[in-house]
Amino acid sequence: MLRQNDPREINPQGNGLLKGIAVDPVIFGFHENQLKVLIIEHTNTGLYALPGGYIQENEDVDEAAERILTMRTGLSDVYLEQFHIFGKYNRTDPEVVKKILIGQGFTPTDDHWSLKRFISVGYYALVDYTKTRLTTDLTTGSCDWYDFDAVPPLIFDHQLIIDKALTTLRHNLDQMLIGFNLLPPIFTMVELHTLYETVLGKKLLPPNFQRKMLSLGILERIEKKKTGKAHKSPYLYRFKPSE
Amino acid sequence: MLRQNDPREINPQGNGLLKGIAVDPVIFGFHENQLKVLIIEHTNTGLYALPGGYIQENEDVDEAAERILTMRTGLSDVYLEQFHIFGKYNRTDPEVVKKILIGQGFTPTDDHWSLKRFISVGYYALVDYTKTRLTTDLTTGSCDWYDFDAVPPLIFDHQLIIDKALTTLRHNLDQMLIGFNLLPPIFTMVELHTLYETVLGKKLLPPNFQRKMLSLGILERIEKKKTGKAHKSPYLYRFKPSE
DNA sequence: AGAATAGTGTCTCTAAGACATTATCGC
DNA sequence: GCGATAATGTCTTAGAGACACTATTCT
Repeated sequence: MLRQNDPREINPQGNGLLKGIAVDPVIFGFHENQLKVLIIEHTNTGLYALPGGYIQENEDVDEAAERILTMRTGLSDVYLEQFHIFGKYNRTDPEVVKKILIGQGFTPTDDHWSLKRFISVGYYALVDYTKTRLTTDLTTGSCDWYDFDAVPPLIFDHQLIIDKALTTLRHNLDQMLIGFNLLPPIFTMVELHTLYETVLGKKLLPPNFQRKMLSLGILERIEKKKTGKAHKSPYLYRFKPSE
Repeated sequence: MLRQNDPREINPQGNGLLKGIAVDPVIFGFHENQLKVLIIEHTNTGLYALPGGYIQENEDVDEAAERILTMRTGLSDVYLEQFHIFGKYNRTDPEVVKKILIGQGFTPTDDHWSLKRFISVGYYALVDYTKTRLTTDLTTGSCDWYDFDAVPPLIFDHQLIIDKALTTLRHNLDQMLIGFNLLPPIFTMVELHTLYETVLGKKLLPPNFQRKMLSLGILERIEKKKTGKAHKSPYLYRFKPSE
């Protein structure tokens, strides 16, 4: 279990961190025909949240998002995109933050920096569910996948952030461009198909879906086939190596 | 000339303002077949920039963007959308900020809040050029429209912000949905047509363009015609009142 | 009438949707 | 061969693009 990477743990005073702004990545996975979201529980609180984090003073915001994503999942070089900032002046609740800090064994004064107004930069990431190595730390009681439609109640506006992320994801999926990032490097057309159906929430006719996907010219068919089942085995596909 | 609305002018200490985060709206207009951008000059510096501003502690980020837009243009209820945040840790330059403050007659200490790292929330607005009443203040030497392809060199990454805003605008225009916001309430199909051609930077065949626009079902033809010229006068259109 | 610009009709071609058909695998 | 699933073929329809044509206004 990794522990040293979360700045809050070793740094409750927030030294070297930007105040008033946080990064909240919505990390999507796909497994057993279900869209999954990564949710953490703050230690000893029963409070669930997005696996967010702060930005270091000498670090780009994008770098902070990558760092947090890598710290939580063990993955790098994944699809990660900033999609919106959430800036309502009263979107956070000092009482809730206080509970979180107390759960971490830290008793904040009323003027503690993390009790003040916070703006959140929303990112969404698409990761290969089978490759993730979820990591908790002292501030995190649990870090787990939840079915998209069965996430527990979340603090602040985190549910809104997830919903907005899904809207953006759907919009981008409609362009048929980025769905592959949620699958292992090698996959079948049916897997890709069910992924799209699940995320978009509607049926797509298999012949048309395949035609569309192949016409994009970014898939490569691998001439090996699956084994085992009592029916025709599907082709395997992967991303075309490069441009 | 309005003066009292820019918090920097009456508040160089930044009391009541969020530190480390600013709003930079890219305000687009359209006039004489040219896409225009609103650019300010910081007083006594020769430094050009987007007409940005700060966020008040008790104000949503979106409200701050609206306030700044209204303050500069006199307009409210215009198309205004957050499109990206710019978070490179070294995107601003303390020396440049110092020049700006000195130009305002204020000599900052080296630890002045506005010399530190700043994150910018990028918005873009589409306004009716003919309706704007541009407003300067004590911190602003000028506030003027520039042809999109002839803006002067800008401070920081403001040119990047403009370019990214135009990319987003083009993408949205391709969906054929939001171009009307750049025109007066009543316009001809040709005006709409040249607007799209100019912004998208490509030719569109008039019959197809008209067919597409009318098929959207959001335009209403007003059965009055223009006067004067020695040729057929065009129909006038406006947005359909509501849904 | 004729110049100039506005607006319409229509042909072609491509792409999407629906559905029928063929192919392959293991029993 | 048979059941099950994968993959392909093709018919229909909708829309984009190109271009020819008609309409209107004023000189």
